[in-house]
Amino acid sequence: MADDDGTELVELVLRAARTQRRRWGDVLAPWALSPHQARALRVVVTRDGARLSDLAGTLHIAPRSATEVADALQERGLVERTADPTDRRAVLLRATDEGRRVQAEVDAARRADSRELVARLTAAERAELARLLRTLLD
Amino acid sequence: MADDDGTELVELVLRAARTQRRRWGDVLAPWALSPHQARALRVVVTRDGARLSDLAGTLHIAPRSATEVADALQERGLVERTADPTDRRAVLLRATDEGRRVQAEVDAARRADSRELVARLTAAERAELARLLRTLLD
DNA sequence: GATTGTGCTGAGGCTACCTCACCTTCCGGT
DNA sequence: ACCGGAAGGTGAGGTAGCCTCAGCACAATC
Repeated sequence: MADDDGTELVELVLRAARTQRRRWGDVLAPWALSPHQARALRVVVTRDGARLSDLAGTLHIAPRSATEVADALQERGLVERTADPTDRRAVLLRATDEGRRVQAEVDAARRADSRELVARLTAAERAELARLLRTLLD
Repeated sequence: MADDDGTELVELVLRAARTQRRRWGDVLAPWALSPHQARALRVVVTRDGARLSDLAGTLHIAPRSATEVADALQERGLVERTADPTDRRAVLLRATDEGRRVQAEVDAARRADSRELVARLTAAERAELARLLRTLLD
C-alpha cells in the first residue's frame, strides 16, 4: 500500500480519536455528565479553589462560558461558589464531597476503559505508538 | 516509562487529532467553509446527484439537519437542488461548476497539508503507525 | 480620590445539532 | 383501482456550547 500523501494516515488518527470520544461519552453516561463538564469538574477537584477565570483559561473558553459550566456543575451539587477572601470581585470554585466522589469514580472508569482499549497492543507497540504520535506533535 | 494504564496514550491520540482538526480548519479558512460543510460538499461532488437522505446517512446526521447543510451550500452557490425524475418526493443535490472547483482546491490543500504533517515520519514509520491505529480500531 | 483595569455575569446571538408535525408522493395488498 | 401505511423533505421550535458586548462591583495606580 503506497501511502504517498498522508491523507489516509490523518484519517486514521481522526477515526481513532472519534472512537475514543464516543467511548468516553459512554463511560460518562451513568453520571449524566458531558465530556466538557467532566473536564471542568476535574479541573476544580485537582486545583481546589480555582477562580472562574482560571477555569476559563484551562479549558480555553471565554470567561463568560466558564460561568455557564460552573452553573451546571453547581446545579448538580458537584461544586460550590465561595468568596475569595483576598479579592471580593473573585469567585472561587470548590468541589463538594459529592463532586470529589463523582470525579474519583469517573476517573477510575476512564482509566479502566483506556486500559481495556489499548490492551490490544503489546507494551512495545504501545511505546512505539506513543513515540510516533509524539513525533507528529513536535 | 511504565505505561500501565492507557490514559496517556489515549490522551496522545486525542491531542494529535485536535491538532489536525485545527490544521484543517486553518486550511479551510480561505474558502470560509466549516469542516462540516466541506465534508458535505465532498459527498455531493463525489456522489453527484445524491439525495438529501443519502447526505444525511453519509454524514450521520438527522435528515432535517441535511436540509440545513444543503441550504448553506446552496446559498454559497456550490450545490443546487434538482428534482429526481424517478421520484417526485426526492430532491437531488448536484454540484455547480463553482462547487466542483472549490472542492478540488480544498482537496488539494488538504492533501498538501497532510503530506507536510506526516513528512516528519519515514515511510516505514508511517506504515507502522497506520498498522497500530488500525489495530486499535479493530 | 479620579481613572484605568479586572472578575464576573445578564442579555442576546450563532452554529450545529435534535424532535415533532406536516405535506406530498410512492408502493404493496386487497 | 383504491387505500393505508411508509418514505422524502421541510417548517417550527428546542438544546448545548460556544461567543461578544455592556454593566456592575471592586482593585490598583497615580
